[in-house]
Amino acid sequence: MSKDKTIKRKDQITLIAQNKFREKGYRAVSMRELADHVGIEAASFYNHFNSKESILKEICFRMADEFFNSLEKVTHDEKLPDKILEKAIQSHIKVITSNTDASAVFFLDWRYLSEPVLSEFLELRRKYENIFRKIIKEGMDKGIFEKLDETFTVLTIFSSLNWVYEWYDPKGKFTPDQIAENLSKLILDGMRKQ
Amino acid sequence: MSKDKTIKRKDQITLIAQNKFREKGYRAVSMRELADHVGIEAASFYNHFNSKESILKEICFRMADEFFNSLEKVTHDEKLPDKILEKAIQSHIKVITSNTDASAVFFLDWRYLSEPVLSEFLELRRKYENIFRKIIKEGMDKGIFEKLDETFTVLTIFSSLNWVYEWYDPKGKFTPDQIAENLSKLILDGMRKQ
DNA sequence: TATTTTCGCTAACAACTGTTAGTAAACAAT
DNA sequence: ATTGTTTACTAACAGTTGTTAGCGAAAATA
Repeated sequence: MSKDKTIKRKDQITLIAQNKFREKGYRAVSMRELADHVGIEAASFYNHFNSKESILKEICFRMADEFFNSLEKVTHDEKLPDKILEKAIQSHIKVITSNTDASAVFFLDWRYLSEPVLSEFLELRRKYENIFRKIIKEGMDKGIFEKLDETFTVLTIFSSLNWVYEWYDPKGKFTPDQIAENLSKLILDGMRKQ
Repeated sequence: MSKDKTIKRKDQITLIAQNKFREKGYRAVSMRELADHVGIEAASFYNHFNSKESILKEICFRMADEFFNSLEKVTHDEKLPDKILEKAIQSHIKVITSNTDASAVFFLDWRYLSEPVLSEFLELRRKYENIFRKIIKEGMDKGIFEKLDETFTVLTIFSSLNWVYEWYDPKGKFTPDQIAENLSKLILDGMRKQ
């Protein structure tokens, strides 16, 4: 059994699906349209996926994995809350900018997941956000950040970060690191006690 | 001809459509489902709208109007760029928080508009963003804001502001004005020269 | 080489999609 | 009272949706 080839076709489908879902939105892309782009018939998908939704699930949970894995490597390196936050932002931006299509699906089309997968997804997202919340709380407790509402601050940070997939251009004037640096500056200077 | 009643039914449809589109996404709501909630048959919509898309169009362009009208009243009152920006943010947040359903449709479902309406919509959005861009540029030129990339700054501001519809709760601990105040503080302190 | 598994195809399904035609009741205007 | 208009209905359309069944060729395993 050539596991390689199976994985390759499955990955190819995921890649094309990401691209099409991003372009038109999950609900607006039919299996037949997807099939055309892959170069197979719609029915052949079911040798690789159980359903259309399971493609969406794959994309969303892969991204969740990427976010977690990338963040994990970072949070143990630094000690100071503002430095940790800076690194965490950098990690987050790196994941988004190296998967813009998947990011768009992750941020927009997760809502088309049905239960119980939907709850699973939201739980993951909550956990991830909580890591940031903890960093911020620590910064406030240690007097490095100004005492603002945590939830509010986390929401605002994520909204700035998560919008990057929309406008990031690999050929544009900002590298992912520069974007992270600018966002960190904008956000951290707004939070820091002065 | 009782124009009143016509307008009322049309408004009722728009209101329910906003709510359902927000809940499930435009493409996931069928005319029959919408009809059930209004209490009519799907075919009866066509006495009030030409198409499903024209309901979406109505919602999106109404919101655009609200944003423009609200902003216009503000920008002539103040003179200093940071004060103008503060007022503009307040105006923007006020529009979002008093139309959360419509905002969700405005920010998420506009992409399902088809040409030429889509281009019309994007042009409006561009115009609106440009007003903010001008304010920021003036602030930078006058040395009130730090010299950062304008486009980048505008994108970041809007991403924080436009996410508010997602989490704003009329019964929550923040009033729209408090949200605007906090966002202004976070953003402006990040931008201001120190 | 023989056998099993993988992966593609065609054909078809039942349900659902937005929308139109035709019609009748309710309503407003004359 | 008689128009004309608005608004709802039923029935149906043509097309699309995700998905399954059944089949054959190719590929991997033995």
